[in-house]
Amino acid sequence: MNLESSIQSIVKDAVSKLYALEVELAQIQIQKTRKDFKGDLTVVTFPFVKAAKKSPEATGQEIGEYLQANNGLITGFNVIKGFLNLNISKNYWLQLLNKIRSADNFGYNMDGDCEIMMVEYSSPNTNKPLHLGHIRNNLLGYSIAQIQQANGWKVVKTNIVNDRGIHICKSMLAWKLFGNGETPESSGLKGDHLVGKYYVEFDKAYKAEVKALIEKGMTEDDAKKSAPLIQQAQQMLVAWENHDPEVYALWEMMNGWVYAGFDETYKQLGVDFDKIYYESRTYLDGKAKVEEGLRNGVFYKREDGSVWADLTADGLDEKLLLRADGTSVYMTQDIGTAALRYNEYDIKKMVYVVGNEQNYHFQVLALLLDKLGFEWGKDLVHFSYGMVELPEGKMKSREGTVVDADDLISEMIDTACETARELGKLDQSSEEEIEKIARMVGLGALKYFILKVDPKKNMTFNPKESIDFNGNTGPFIQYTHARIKSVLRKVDELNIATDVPVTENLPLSDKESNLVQLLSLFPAIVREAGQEFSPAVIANYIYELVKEYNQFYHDFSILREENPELKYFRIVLSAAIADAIKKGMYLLGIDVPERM
RNA sequence: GGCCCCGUGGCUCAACUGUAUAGAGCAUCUGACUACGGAUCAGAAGGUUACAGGUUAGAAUCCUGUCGGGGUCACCA
Repeated sequence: MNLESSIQSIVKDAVSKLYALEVELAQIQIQKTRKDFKGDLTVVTFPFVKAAKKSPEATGQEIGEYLQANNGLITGFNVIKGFLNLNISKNYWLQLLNKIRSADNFGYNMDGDCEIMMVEYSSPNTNKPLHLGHIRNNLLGYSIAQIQQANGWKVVKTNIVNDRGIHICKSMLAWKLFGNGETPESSGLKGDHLVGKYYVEFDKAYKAEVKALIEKGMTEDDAKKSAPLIQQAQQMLVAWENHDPEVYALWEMMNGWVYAGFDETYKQLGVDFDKIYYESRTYLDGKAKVEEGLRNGVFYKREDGSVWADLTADGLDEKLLLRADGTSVYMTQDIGTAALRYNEYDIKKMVYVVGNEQNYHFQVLALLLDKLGFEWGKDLVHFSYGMVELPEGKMKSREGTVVDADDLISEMIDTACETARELGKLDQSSEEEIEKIARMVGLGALKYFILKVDPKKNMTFNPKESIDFNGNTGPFIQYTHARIKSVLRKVDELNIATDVPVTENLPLSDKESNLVQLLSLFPAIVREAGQEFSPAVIANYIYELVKEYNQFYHDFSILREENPELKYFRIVLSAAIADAIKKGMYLLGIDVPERM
């Protein structure tokens, strides 16, 4: 039983004996005492004042006296308004630190039954390079996989690549028409950027055609449909579906360039996948599954031959699943991919990391999968995250306001490198080491910046101001870790044994016991982050821990402390905190350096 | 228009399973290295939590309405 629940039950006894009031344990609020008040834990006494028929202060006083008499760990208390602040014995915190140290993998809750959770994230189209929006997706997806793993799930990270469709044909067509055989090798351009370039070329040429047609008197709608380029692209899609050898070869070659480009970006970003699905191979399964649903009467066919799902009974609309010509739509493909995954893995929980503009889509998908008999369909998690906006609004590829992923990553690393040199931090390090650290710090800044924000919310990203390295940032946390490691290296040189428990009856300051208390919350935070699907919960916790530690570090000496046992306690505390920082950042997909 | 989400100091974010003086960081101003790492620490200034009602002992948080912003309502993915 932990301290909080034992206090809860004593409070229950107290109000029962003192005021003949029976309350549920869960209703008794115990919280960490707020910063500006004296104490470790706080009991909220307002719910009891009515029964007590006394002022909140008097009630708090009475309950406080009862608690102190009945729990040896409570060494004192004070009452402010209706808040009963309890002081907990310093020895309790010392013992707790020993427990934390000896805990097996402290912070991670690996006692689950290890069932499979599949996390789908990234899911790019193969017609243009990744941008800032994908970065948020990738970081969230990777981090949530790490977090769920730390909560006892066996996580399978997966990616569904949108490698077919009209958008790919546009790039292909433009390359064929204007490319002059340009390749990544011949131009030195990264594959995905090269293909993206032709996607833009297509758009330009297409718009020019449309404009010309409108000037000849055509309506805009007609012009858009009858422009030669779009018609050619559509023909190309049909040819692709019929496996026309020439088109297929072109498609394979250009997709190959894009994959190589994406792999590079993923590697830079430090994310990976256990299993990659390609839409070009799953869309046919979707059709099969829909036809099965049609036979079972789950879906129905209209006169023109198109297949629909009627969700009006569930408060939604009717949804198209197969076009009249038998070709599939987005939803069909998601059903197909689901079917394939369901056959390949014993999935207990399916998580889709997809932007919140698709909330409706996933609401529908959950219903459809359920109707089709997928056990996890109804409970699928749409990990819906907000958009990344620029100060001037949404990113728009047409207006060239898209922040490219590769550019951003390398800028971050460059900035980290410059900053390190300016500060003269790494004068003794080799070039290779500097590069390695700059990468960690630059990426750490980017990742933390994005992950510290509640994923559900839209966020603003200002590329000009770039990302700070001071304050509530990744580097701030990394710095603290490096600093502790530096102290620990000295400890090592001094040959201080660090494998024995800390002793009791030390004159701990409130700052120190508070740090132990904060540290002890780590496992609960990891659990909460898993339940809430929120890396931000971990990011904010680590920040708080680090901030507290830095204050301690500033105000107290570690190695110069004269009392050897207290000195040892501080070493152990620092090491435990460095460990928690590292583990927490690991869950965010952020590396922490030994020095920086 | 229907449905969904959001509105917190100049800026970026916390707190949103109700509870103390609404917390941080950036930017601004002022301090702290003969110290274990100054990418740090301390302090100042800056908010009637969009607005108006309601529920409550207690509301940024819950309810209703208004205003403002975003998303979605495709035989695009």
